[in-house]
Amino acid sequence: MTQSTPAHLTPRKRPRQARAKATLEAIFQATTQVLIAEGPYRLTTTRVAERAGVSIGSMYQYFPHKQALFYALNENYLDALAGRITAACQAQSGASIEQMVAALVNAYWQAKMERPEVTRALYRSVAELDNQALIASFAARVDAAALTMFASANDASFADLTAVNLTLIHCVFGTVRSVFERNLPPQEALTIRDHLMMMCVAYLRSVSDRSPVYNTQK
Amino acid sequence: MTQSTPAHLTPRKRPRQARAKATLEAIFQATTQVLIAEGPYRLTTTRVAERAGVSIGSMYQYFPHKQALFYALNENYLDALAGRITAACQAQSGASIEQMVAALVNAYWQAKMERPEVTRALYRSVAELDNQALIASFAARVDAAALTMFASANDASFADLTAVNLTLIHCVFGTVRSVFERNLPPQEALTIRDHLMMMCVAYLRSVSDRSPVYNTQK
DNA sequence: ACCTGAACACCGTTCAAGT
DNA sequence: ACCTGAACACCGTTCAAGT
Repeated sequence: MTQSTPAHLTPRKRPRQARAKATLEAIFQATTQVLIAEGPYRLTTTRVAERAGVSIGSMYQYFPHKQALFYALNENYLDALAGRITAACQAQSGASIEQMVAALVNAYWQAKMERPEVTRALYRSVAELDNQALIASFAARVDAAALTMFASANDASFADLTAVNLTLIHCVFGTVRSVFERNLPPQEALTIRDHLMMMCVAYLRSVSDRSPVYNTQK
Repeated sequence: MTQSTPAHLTPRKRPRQARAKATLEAIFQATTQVLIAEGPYRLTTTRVAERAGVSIGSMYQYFPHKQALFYALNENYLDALAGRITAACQAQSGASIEQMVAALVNAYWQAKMERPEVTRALYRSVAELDNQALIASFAARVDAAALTMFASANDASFADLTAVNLTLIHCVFGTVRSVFERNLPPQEALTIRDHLMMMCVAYLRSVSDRSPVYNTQK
């Protein structure tokens, strides 16, 4: 998962002793805490070290610079997120496209909405980084899981599955993020979520080989 | 357009004399240049002032802090973008939903892809800010323009136009941004763009009151 | 192997002095 | 009304000294 991480963002070394592991864990936790409590703007190495109860020098033994710390934090987060989405996809093997779409949307939606401040703060902290590798590795895992899922649909099949899958993934994730960032009143947001599902289903039906009744091609 | 800007991000004062206007313009241009040439990480007040040929003190007469400068820059950008999209929408009054969707997707796509480094750099510079007001004001303009456009469609009409419009807007903008950020090979990106259009059309047909042939409701 | 914290370079921001 | 730039507080990062 971390193969293509840019060299300058790689951790300096891995902890070997127990106390080192504790140090690293404390640093990660402190970073999240400072991020939530004080915001991305006040997230300084000094404050993180202080909150973690370690010296500033300790931090720099593991991370070559501040950015690498944020990078690692986001990597952890995206790894967990990809795991959840992959699991949701696997659970829908052989189901209908409607069920699949609902599962995919809900998995991502829930993950983002569970702790909105964390989502927002993490996102801010990584936006200024070179996050291409993070995105690519997350996307690769999710792409694969969704592809397998949709290939197993019991009520549709697709000639150009790869393109269909890519479109759907970007649509679901892009739309959910867009709604999330706009911070709409909950009821309105939920309406869009439901419409998003309808939209995905309408699309999948329109490009499916089966059920020509729903084929909207002119 | 700037009514709801948070007080702490408001410019300190407006230029009244000609030389002051020139100073402000130089600062904006220098900011963009430094952003592109050196990246968001090296975008410092010192460098901007140096490149603009003004003293650091001059900058602080107009902006209470660095963030306010970035905020203003993004405001300008989003204002222009909203203008382009609004124009594209107006040009499609009375057209088919297919034409409308294509116009909307293309307008946003082109704006983002024209100068990708600028798009990316600007986005990074604003991510760490409190950008809710920026998003809200941009969204309000685009929402209104798209709503008017879709209400005039010659081949569809919608009972819940507001929800349909919101969904479509978020889907188009979210998906395009998602694709943009992933940095896919151009050919693949274009395929998704075309599928995105198909998706939007399939959705609009499925929720339209007219053309029951395309209604996919069970 | 891991931790410490004084020291240094640089950045954001101010403000008294100028025109 | 507008501009200047030395001065200050704070931040990121290093490194010699420790256990």
